[in-house]
Amino acid sequence: MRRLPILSDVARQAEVSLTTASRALDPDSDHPVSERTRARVVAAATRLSYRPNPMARALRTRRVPTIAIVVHDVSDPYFAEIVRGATAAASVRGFLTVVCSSDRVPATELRYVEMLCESRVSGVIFAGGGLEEPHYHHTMSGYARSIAHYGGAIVALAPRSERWPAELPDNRAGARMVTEHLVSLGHFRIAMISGPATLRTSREREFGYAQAMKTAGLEPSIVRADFTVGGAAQAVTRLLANGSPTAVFAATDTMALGVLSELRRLGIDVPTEVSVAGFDDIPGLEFMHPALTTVRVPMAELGAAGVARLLRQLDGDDTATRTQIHPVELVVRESTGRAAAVRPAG
Amino acid sequence: MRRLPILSDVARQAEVSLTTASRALDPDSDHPVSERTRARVVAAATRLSYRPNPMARALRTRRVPTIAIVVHDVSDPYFAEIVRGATAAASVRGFLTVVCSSDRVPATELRYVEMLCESRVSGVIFAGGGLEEPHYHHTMSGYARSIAHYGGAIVALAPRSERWPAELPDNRAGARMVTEHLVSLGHFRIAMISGPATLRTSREREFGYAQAMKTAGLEPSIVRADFTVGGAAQAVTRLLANGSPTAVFAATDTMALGVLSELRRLGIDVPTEVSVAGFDDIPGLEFMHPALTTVRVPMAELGAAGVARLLRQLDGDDTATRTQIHPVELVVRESTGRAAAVRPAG
DNA sequence: TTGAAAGCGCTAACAC
DNA sequence: GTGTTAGCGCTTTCAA
Repeated sequence: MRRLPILSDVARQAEVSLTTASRALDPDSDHPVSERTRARVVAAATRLSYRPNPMARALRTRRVPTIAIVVHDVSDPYFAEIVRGATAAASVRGFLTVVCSSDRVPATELRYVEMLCESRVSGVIFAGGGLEEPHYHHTMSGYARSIAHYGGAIVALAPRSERWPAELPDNRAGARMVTEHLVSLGHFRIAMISGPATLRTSREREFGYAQAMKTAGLEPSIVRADFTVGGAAQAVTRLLANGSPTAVFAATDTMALGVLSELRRLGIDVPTEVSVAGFDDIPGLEFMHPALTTVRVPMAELGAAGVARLLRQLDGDDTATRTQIHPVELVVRESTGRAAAVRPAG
Repeated sequence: MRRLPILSDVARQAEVSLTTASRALDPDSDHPVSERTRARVVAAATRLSYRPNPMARALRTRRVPTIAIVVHDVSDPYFAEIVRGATAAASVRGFLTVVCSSDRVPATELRYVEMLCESRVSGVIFAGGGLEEPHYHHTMSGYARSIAHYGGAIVALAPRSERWPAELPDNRAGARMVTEHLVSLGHFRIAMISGPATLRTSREREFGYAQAMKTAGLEPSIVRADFTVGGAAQAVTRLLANGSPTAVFAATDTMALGVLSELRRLGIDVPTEVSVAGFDDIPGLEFMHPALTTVRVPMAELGAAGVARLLRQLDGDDTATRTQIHPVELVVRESTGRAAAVRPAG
């Protein structure tokens, strides 16, 4: 046969109508089909190695077995892990996953989301946070409405101002935990390198840090960078200008790597002179030197949970709480140690 | 309006036929449409914020504006970079990209490719190499035939036994270059940690290494690992058992990181005692300590080239050579230095 | 339990 | 330059 077999070929071979063939082949059709007929149809389909045409089916059912995941940067291990978890979970359920990496350019992200709208994907997972900026917010809300309008679902894996169903890591608790860990080691000038203030993830982690600092009777001190290794390395200079910290908490492991690199360049030893901690527990940290103390975020599980949530929404049985928080865990390695200096009295 | 606007809504508003509306809105239609008419149609479409339904269009044109990229592991920086380059290039041309990460399990990869076949994506890019194993090869060839059958294109970004159009990094030249670099530093016991023998990328890099060794009158010595950090770290033991190398060339940066980690654990200094070099130049290496000497593979460009190639094939104007080789470049950093020992005479 | 027929929304012959 | 018409391959009323 020159062309690929279509349903009518199967029907003809099985000597049944198109309708019956369709019903016999659809595993979750509730319409009754006699066993004899079904067997004949299945046999014919197998013989012809028939595969339903997904475009035709999608046109009819108004649903494509494809979801999308929007990330800030696929090359960032944090997002790469989430993507890994999400694509694997989706494929198990028969869904393909489109990956959109904005490379941290809001306009690019918006363009991607527009493409996703037009392609009518079943759902969109936003792995990164959104900008807190009128134009962005407005445009994004428009797209979200349009996705909802055609029956698509949306899930967020990072805190956002849009009120979408979300699966989030416990950023505050995690930041509190590392900070308390540092305090317990005798540190008293603990600085934080955070990400852009426009990202809620930054703010949540700052909040947890500030809270723990206050509880310990210490003064918070925050410097901002941009979630990249290089940006964090540069921020170290500003950080040292703000007094000499005994410990540095970076809002992400990627940034912590930049801090480590810069401190080494400056000849400052970690952890004997300064302790450094990160957040996320991206893969490979145990092979670094010094191995980074951090907070483990279940990235792959988060991606998988996002997919599960999306599919539940699509099936209309997502009656659970709107925001699901995933617990995080302190992972102590070599980059944090007892403070060299002693906290002055008072 | 309750439902999304469709082409006939636009046609009615613009007071033209469905056909004319379709033609007026199609930017690359060669059918003539008067400017006045086109303006009216475009105005109507804008007013209704009309978006063509991709499923209907796909059903008709038998083509989805979606491609796929199959990788061994999205979390591996090498593949992550390729994916970044590919998705960006695809989106510029209006294509969405499905990412399939097999997590180095051949069966998973095969399942993905089957899904891709059924979904009739326009093309598939294989970023990783294939297994040299009868069942895998046979099944994959079947899928490839079926993709070709419905008019889809295929491109490989790693050497494979299947004869597909390919965009490849110059693995041999790169391996030769690092090896020569090591030789020029006075090293004479240069060991290589390679990947699985079933992957052609391993073999090509081994070939370049062996060639340069022979030219220098040195004996090649290869130990195998599995392209992961942990695997390479374990391989170091076997490597040291094979005599004490003055330099180690790892077939990928990821593995080089494992070597570095293990040597540090063993208290062997790099580069004063042993030099280490990698391959790929994954991002962030300049922030490591010691910064890794490696061979730069233009990963993102490779991804973009793959997309360009795929699209050219789809347009039927890929008359170029079947395999396009991309040049690589030696990047000398801190992990390689002059050999401590001197080559014995003879 | 089966089948006929009507689309899903679009594009592409083919006429005018 | 424009319109009529016939599908693309499938699902799903509705009727038997």
